[in-house]
Amino acid sequence: MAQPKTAIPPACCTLNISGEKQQRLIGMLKALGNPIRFEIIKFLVIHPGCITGDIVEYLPVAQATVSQHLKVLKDAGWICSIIEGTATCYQLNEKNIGWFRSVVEEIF
Amino acid sequence: MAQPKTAIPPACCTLNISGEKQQRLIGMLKALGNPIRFEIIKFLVIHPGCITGDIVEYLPVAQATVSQHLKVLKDAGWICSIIEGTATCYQLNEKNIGWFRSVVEEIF
DNA sequence: AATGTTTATCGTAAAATTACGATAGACAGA
DNA sequence: TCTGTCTATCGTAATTTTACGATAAACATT
Repeated sequence: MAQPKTAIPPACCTLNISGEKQQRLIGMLKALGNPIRFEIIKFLVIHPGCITGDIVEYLPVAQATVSQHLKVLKDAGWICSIIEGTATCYQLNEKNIGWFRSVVEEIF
Repeated sequence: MAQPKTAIPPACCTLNISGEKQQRLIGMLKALGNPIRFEIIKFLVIHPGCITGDIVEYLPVAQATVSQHLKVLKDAGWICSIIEGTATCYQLNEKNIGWFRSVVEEIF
């Protein structure tokens, strides 16, 4: 392999990760890498346990779209939900968010 | 707004971010939330200053595709490049990666 | 100068994402 | 029961992403 002609300092991060752990991290990164979904997460920090309709009211997108984004965030592990009658209450998945933070701190 | 019927613990993170800073973070998250691009970043940790061809050789995708992913990573701020003759040497953008790490630690 | 190497870009096709309206199921209240 | 509320899902359209081959530009080497 080609070698650089100038000196390269040691890497600033290890990125020592692979397999399922890497896949899980990539899934969380991808899910959060969307402006609408990022806003949903921010909203849930301030309004834990709020229902779908609250998020729909807050965001400039249709109810079906919000529901779709909530599913993506849930599948990626960012949020979890409990059903209250006809409504669904959402909140941050603190366990997984803690995992995300620790992994980022570990490999970056 | 609807209030939850069960007690909600304080949020595990602040996500206190907005505007350009938020946009920049989302851009980095989105760029890294792709398996091929994640592998490129991992490869650059081990092979700093390597050229496009080295990455093409390592990954199971065509040269044009690698070049496209490199552009995405560069635009997002993950990597930077210097031209050496006909080749292009890539390495991690340590300044921006440091920014990413500090922002994640700050808001999560 | 002629040839070979390297890589970014172009054009394009396939796949995935994003967004919306409509709808159905589940529940609450009259 | 009947009506209204809430939300996930379906079907679909528009957009974006991903991937590839072909090509051109820039530099190396002969």
